[in-house]
Amino acid sequence: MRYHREAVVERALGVLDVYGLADLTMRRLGTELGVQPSALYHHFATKQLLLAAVADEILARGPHGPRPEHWDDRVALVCTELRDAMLAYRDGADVVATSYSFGLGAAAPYDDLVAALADGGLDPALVPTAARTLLHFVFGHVTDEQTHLQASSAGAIDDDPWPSSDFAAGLGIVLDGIRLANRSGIEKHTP
Amino acid sequence: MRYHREAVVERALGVLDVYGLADLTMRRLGTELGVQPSALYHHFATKQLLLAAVADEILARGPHGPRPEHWDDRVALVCTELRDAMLAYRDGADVVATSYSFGLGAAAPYDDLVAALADGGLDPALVPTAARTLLHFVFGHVTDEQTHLQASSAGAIDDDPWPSSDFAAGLGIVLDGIRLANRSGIEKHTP
DNA sequence: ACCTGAACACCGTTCAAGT
DNA sequence: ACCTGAACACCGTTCAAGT
Repeated sequence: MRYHREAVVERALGVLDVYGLADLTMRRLGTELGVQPSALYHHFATKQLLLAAVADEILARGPHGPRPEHWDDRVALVCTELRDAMLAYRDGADVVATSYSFGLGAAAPYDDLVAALADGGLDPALVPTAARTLLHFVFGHVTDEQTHLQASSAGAIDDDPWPSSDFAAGLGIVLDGIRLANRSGIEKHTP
Repeated sequence: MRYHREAVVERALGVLDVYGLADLTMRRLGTELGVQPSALYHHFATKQLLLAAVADEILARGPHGPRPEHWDDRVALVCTELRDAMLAYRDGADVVATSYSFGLGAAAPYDDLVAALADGGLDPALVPTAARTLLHFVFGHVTDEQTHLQASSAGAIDDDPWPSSDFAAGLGIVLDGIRLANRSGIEKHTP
């Protein structure tokens, strides 16, 4: 059988969702495709680059609603859609956050946040910091959330999951902080 | 040679700092101690529990200054000391954040933050959310920071590191959001 | 262009047996 | 209590060779 990159990524997503990141190995993926593991290196130079493509696909398959008018609503939507996209696949947050940190993929949410924040009139020097702060919160929260979800579904003695409003509350805190920085900035420019 | 848990953790910290998390294997650690890999399982049931002990030791060796009086200064100090502790060892953030997410170790910073926030009079229902939001920010930021640091020191084509003020700015945003939630809460209770 | 076959240099974990 | 020796069931990656 002959495959293209897309077909390999598609299968990788299936393996990820059913068996988890720890069992998404080049050897298992090869077996799943009926191909030697070495054949995968024709499509991806390293496993990390495969995972970056998987991360990008997870984001592409996530929800993409119409962007609200106000910058803070837009920021909230980008963060919520990012969370939903990652929650849709087992270990999705782990895959996306790692790819982002290594600079190999998952760059779209950062760009979206920067655009929204810049439109909001935030001090340009603060825009990258605010975008990263939001991203770090979302990645940290969903990784944690997904770990707890699996731990409790695996029957571990772990406690009950957080209320679904917890993400919204945390995001609200960060957004309030950014709105405050925004107001100070505007006041400085228009005293 | 005979060892105790502490001696194994001590050596693991050395291997971590010199070779990184990817090369901190049970086999390499065994070799480093002049012992069969299987001998390590007398001290730790799994590698993850070893890493949890390593995470706890990284935190124990971090700075522990006197706690400021005001709750927001105290929160800021806990977060800054957590960052410094993790930055002191290669891949420190990765080790600590993972142990925390798995619930196997690194629980002290969360407890410290909860205590500081409760003393600040924050709505009790918001305290756990605020503590996790802070923790997610710190873990996300330092993991990212440490990855970039290594990528650029490894001679990758990666851009220059962020200004050291970036952490403080992001922490300031989150703290402002919490202060705002605090004020609304107090106003609700004392109208 | 895409894949095979075989190899290299590794993993975490278990378990009977030793001292 | 702490460790050995040997095994089990795996890894990512390379590379000459095939079609």
